[in-house]
Amino acid sequence: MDQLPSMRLTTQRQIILEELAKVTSHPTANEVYDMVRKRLPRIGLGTVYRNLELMADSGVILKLEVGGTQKRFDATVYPHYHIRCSQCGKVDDINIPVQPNINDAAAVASSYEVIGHHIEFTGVCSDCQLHLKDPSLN
Amino acid sequence: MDQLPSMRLTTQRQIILEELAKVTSHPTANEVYDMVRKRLPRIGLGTVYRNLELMADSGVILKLEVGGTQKRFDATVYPHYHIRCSQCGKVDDINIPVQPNINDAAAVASSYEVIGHHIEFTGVCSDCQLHLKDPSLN
DNA sequence: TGGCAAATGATAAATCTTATTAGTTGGCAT
DNA sequence: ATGCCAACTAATAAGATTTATCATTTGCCA
Repeated sequence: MDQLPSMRLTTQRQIILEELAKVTSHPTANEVYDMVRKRLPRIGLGTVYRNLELMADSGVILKLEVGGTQKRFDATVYPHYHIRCSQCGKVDDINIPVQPNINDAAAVASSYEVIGHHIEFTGVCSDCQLHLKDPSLN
Repeated sequence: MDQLPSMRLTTQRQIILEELAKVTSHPTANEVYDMVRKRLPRIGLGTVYRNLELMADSGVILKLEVGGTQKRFDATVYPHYHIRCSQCGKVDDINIPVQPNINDAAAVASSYEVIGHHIEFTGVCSDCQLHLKDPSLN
């Protein structure tokens, strides 16, 4: 059997995970960096990227490759879907039942070995709905 | 009524669209650039980016913000889903029926004004399945 | 055909992510 | 407890992707 490389419990890694778990938003690497820097001012951005990537690979967190230019991260590993605001780019969880059977449909419809799926809704968040109705708020 | 800004039919724009329509893959901006350069060697990469963005905004083509680091483009505007190979990053269409009612479910489950959704499957394409079974092919 | 807004090509700059490297540290074996 | 060493970090550079700038060119309407 392959042995997974050991993953040490460094201060940086713990705090990155703690800060990510604190929020229900889906922060980008840079946003996590800002959050963590309040507790570890000398941490490097590369460390944040490296650890988010490592934790995503090991399944401790989720890496969301959603619309927009940046990757986002989520401490909620439980399967769920997301909705992204087309105006401000914010990403929220959306609590509708996971569709387990569409993976099978996809397997039938393609030559791929299907691993999973993700649904990303697009919409306008309540904040941006207000701002669109009353542009003076901007 | 708002008047849409006029969009001229330039040679570059036509050829970008023609080349994109030729393929069923979902090329990145750089891949489109390579395709177009065979016919217009002096075209600039910025022109390709600008036109893909403009055509996506006007609905002539689709901009896919799927997993991976780069945006991809698709001349098929008809609603459909995609599957992405986790090994090589390739994106293919997947022909399963569009789920029209889940937008409503999402609207109920959130405070967003829901515009639409996209399903992205993840899997291993047939080429990469072979390469995983027989690594000497790599 | 002339005028002009829109578009182009060339280039620079911005943004996001990954790689490199010398020094540091967590955790295991003594 | 202490020393060792692979894993890790911070700092920095580099790479990759995308957007902005601007002088020049071009499509299109009058």
